[in-house]
Amino acid sequence: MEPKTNSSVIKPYKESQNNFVSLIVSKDVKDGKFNGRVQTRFPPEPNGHLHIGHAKSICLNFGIAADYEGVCSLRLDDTNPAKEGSEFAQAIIEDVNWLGFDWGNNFHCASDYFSELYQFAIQLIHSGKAYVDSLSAEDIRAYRGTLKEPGRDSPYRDRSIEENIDLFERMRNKEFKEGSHVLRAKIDMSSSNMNLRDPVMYRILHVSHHRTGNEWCIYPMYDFAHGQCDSIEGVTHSICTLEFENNRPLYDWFLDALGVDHPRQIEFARLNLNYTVLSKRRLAALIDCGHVSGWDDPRMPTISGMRRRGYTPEALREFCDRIGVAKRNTTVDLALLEHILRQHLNRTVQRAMGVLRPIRVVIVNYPEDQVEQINAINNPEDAAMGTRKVPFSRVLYIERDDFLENPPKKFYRLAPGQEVRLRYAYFIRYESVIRNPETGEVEELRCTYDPDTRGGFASDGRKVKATLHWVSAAHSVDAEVRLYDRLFAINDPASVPVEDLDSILNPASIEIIHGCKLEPSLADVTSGSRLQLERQGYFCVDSVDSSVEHLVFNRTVTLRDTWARIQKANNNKS
RNA sequence: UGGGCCGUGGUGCAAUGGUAGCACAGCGGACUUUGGAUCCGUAGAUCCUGGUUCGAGUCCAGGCGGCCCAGCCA
Repeated sequence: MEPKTNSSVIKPYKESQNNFVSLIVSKDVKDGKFNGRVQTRFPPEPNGHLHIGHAKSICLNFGIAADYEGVCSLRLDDTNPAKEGSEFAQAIIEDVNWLGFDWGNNFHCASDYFSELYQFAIQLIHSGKAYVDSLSAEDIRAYRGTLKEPGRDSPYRDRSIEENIDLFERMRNKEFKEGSHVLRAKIDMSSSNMNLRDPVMYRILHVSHHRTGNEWCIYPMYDFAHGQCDSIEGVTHSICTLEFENNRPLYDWFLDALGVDHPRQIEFARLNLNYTVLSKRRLAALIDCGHVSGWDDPRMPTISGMRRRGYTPEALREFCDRIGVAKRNTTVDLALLEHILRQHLNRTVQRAMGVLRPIRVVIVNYPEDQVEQINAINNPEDAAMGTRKVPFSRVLYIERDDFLENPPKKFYRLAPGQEVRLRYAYFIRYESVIRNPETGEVEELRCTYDPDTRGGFASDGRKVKATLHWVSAAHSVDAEVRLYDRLFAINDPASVPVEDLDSILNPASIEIIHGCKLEPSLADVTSGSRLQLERQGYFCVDSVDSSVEHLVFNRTVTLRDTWARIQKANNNKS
């Protein structure tokens, strides 16, 4: 018999990608380019934390390499020591690893090649293709011209090779102040491509580098480093984002002038997500302004933030797979990410019961001292995950939202005259309510249970329309629960200036609830573990703030909530 | 008349000159001890104008629209 198709099955991350990049690589392999070899790399700058946009690039690069039995390396493009640091480098390594990718021995840094790069620069000076310019930064800008007008040659452009070598060596030997000289490529000041108007190759930076210390005071620009690093490592396909399209002719110029092999550069569109910002600058601003607690705040789209929020690497990889790769700038719907996350969590994670906003329920006809161990299923999607016992007694907690004295139409939960099921336990019926005499707030519900419905089935076959989660008061475990929602209130937060980010924040992006009541099996959960709180959503144990004495859970994502949609539709009607 | 790149349902990705398809979101229904999950159904797209062709989303031309480039950032 055919197995039933189940679209919730996440396919193992092995399946070949089918996108324009892969098609190009595939053709190159068939044509015998690069001797049929495929080598890619993921080249972040260690000046910030990786985010889901980087995950797209990581999955693409490692995925392509895997598809063609090639190599993908991790290379840190650390050419600007003023902004970079080893904490970032460390975080990058951890994040790529956590995503599930292995670069083996192929970990590199642009700084590993500083000597080679220096020699390349010398070579270009010797061949008359680079010169030391002593114009100020402002003058260089002025000489560069504009998008529509050509630039002018620097007065230093025709220095002799000897003089250039001398100056460049002295730059290297710490003889000059920052900004006094730069090394430039001698290309074409009237090029319609601004990158070709004698780009700066080296600048003086009296800054120590997190890997090379004080060995250097001149550092290559990214544009002079990236292509050569690829070349040195034997990268065949240099996959990068769209904004580098204009730089490709420059990279080719350097590599050709140097007479070395060069990879094929392929540009793809970076990821945009609605309700999300992904630019390093905006992410840093959120932290600096105190809108979030740090790079790993569970509301951040960083890998570390999503990890802390409870995302799984599998879901992130599947997402990167499903969004595809193309050249047009697009914005992916956050709903797709959440759908894929739920899909994975639904199949793999244990269920438990926990009451977030408790209200006491006393089952008046249940024996005072009786406690029953109720059998509960750990995951209805996977019988292999087994069952557990949950204690039931006379005094319980249920969710405050699950009772309404004057319910609207289609409200199936507990209300006067309505019978509901307590999951896996009994049918109960509302009898009366006890209010705080001063505030009028509902303090306790008095209910009766039907002993003939043990396990949640009525022997007479009668049905109920709702099943509620519950926790035995005497056996419950206290916890703090942090409810997260999207950080921004508007669809396209990247469209507002960084200074105004605070005006578009979602005020409900975090809600902290204390005094939540969880079933006792959750007393000894371990840091980072994930679960579903039935009818509430998926949660994980916070890796930073949770302890045995004080449990802290993060809501990763809600369950799909049909009831909320019905309510919303009703509100829109009225 | 700076240059480069890109335009397919609401969103993202396919269709590689031959029936415009998949997923998410939406809507409707079935089922249900999670208002979850699952299942079934449904609506909705080739930027415009010409050309080539038996046949164009795909090739060509011209428009229109969007993104990127004037860091000693990457």
